[in-house]
Amino acid sequence: MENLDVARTLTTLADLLEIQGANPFRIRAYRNAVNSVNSLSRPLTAMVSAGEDLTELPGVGKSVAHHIVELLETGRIERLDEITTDMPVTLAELMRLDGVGPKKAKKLFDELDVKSVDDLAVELDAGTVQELDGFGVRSVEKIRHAIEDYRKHIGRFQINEVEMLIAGLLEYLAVAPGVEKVEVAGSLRRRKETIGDVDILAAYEGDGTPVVDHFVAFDGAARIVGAGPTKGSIVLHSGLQVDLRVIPTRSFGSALVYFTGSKEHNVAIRTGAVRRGLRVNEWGVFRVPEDADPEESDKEDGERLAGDTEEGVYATLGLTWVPPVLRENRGEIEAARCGEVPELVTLADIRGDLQMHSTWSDGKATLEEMAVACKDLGYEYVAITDHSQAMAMVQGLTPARTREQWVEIEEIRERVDGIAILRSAEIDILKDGSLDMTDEILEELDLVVVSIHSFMDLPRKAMTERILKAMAHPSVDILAHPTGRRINRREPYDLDLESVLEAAAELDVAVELNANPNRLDLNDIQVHRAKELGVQVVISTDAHSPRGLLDMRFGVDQARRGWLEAGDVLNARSLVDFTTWLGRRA
DNA sequence: GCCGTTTTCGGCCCGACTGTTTTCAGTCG
Repeated sequence: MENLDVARTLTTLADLLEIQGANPFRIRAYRNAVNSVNSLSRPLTAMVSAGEDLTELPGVGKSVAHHIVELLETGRIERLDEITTDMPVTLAELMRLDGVGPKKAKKLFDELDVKSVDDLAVELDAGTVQELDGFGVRSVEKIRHAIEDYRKHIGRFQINEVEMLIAGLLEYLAVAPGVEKVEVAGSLRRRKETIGDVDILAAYEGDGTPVVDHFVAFDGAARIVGAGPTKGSIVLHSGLQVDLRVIPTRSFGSALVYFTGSKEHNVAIRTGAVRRGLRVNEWGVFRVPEDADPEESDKEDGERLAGDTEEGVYATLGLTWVPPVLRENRGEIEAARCGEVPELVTLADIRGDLQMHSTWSDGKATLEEMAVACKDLGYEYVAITDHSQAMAMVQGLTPARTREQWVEIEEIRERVDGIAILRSAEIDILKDGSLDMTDEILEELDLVVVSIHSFMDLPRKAMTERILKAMAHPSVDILAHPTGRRINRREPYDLDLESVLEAAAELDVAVELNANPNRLDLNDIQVHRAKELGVQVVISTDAHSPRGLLDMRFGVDQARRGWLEAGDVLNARSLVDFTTWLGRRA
């Protein structure tokens, strides 16, 4: 069982408890534990079998630790079984719908015996829902839309999709009359691999109605969700929701912190503030007056200490500024308190790209075009990694064709100076863990990248052993897209990644963070774990055209989310240092 | 249910918008 499964089960438990009307703080405690599990870089199964005490984890106490152990050992949680005798597990999915929370879910279940989203759709058509207390024509219409969106986009949008979807809107907002500044916040600013909805902030003095009116009049809007003096929400034709917040300049920094999130980061910050007698909200940081009456307090009561810049907000709380990519409450606040926020790797640190394809296999551009494009990006070295012959449909390289390619590489080395072109290939890991190339060729290659493209549904043990065997081959340098997941399309292979990373550390094999936004494989947590284990990470684009080389920034963002510094990234090394690494086994 | 430079008990982040409401509950981020 994966950490993700544990997190999902605990979330379901929290959802059902909430519908049941349990103590809200108890529910929050469960959700905090979920966040803790989601942030974990190591498998819970390994921790439990190693006899580690789960209550050491933040937000996990005796009770939740017990639930987790029970779940890992028996596949169930007794507490959850008890609850599901009264209400079906599928009831929790109702809360995934926009506009439906625990109270409405309970009402729908109690009054109409609605047990699932599908049940709800039936009742909506029957016209029974709007007869209920607290429901009306508008809310029924809203739920109808929510079900449509739920079915259309059960997954989330990829970050590259979202960037494309909102580019026009950002231009449109930039010319809104009186708007001084427009910034993207939310998970997009944190550079998460997938985005649920987009948050945009606009700096504007006074009543924001004109700005919101301008925003909701955007011709890319399929529907207006809401509009008020400080906030507007629209849904684009793609189904992507965009929220705009209008904020005065004096509060822009605090609003940016607040709307960038994550929620967990914000809660942690505010809790820290309360301890200092401060109140943090989107309008600023305020010293709470001694005689404050909580019943009568205004959002901007008290002495204003900060608000116009993010740096100021963090500083009043005794923290250094935290890069948005780290704001997940995974230790960044403690680091900021000690002034130990890592110096994260940047796109400018990248000196080479170590996975791409040319017309020798399934690439769209010639080897020379790719090499020149890399040189134009300012790289010092490049590896063209065409597929090996197991990938027959893309005319993968046979040993003979590999040698032919070396002749061409030699010619291009003559013509193109200023960039080192490596002899390389993306060698298939065959079903039994052997490599799809002769040992002679493997030895002569400058860089050997290995990966899986077949038999992706092997059982966990077989898959793990297959990869471990491949990595143990003395010529192997990099394990590419280690989990094989494709975002919103394909789950990772069933494998024991922890063992793979441990082996990588031992064998001095690097692991790839594939920068293609469809993959981003490894993910942020996994890459962080690689760092912890001392495994070198390579950020590669897997480009099939010069344009694909530009995906590097997505990989760098993911690496930053995983706390990687330049020293953790193999292709941030200078050519000399990188070459030294290549000769590490000599 | 969790947690502790104020605590082993008594707190736990906070404001905006919507819809169905005659004064506010529910939902969201």
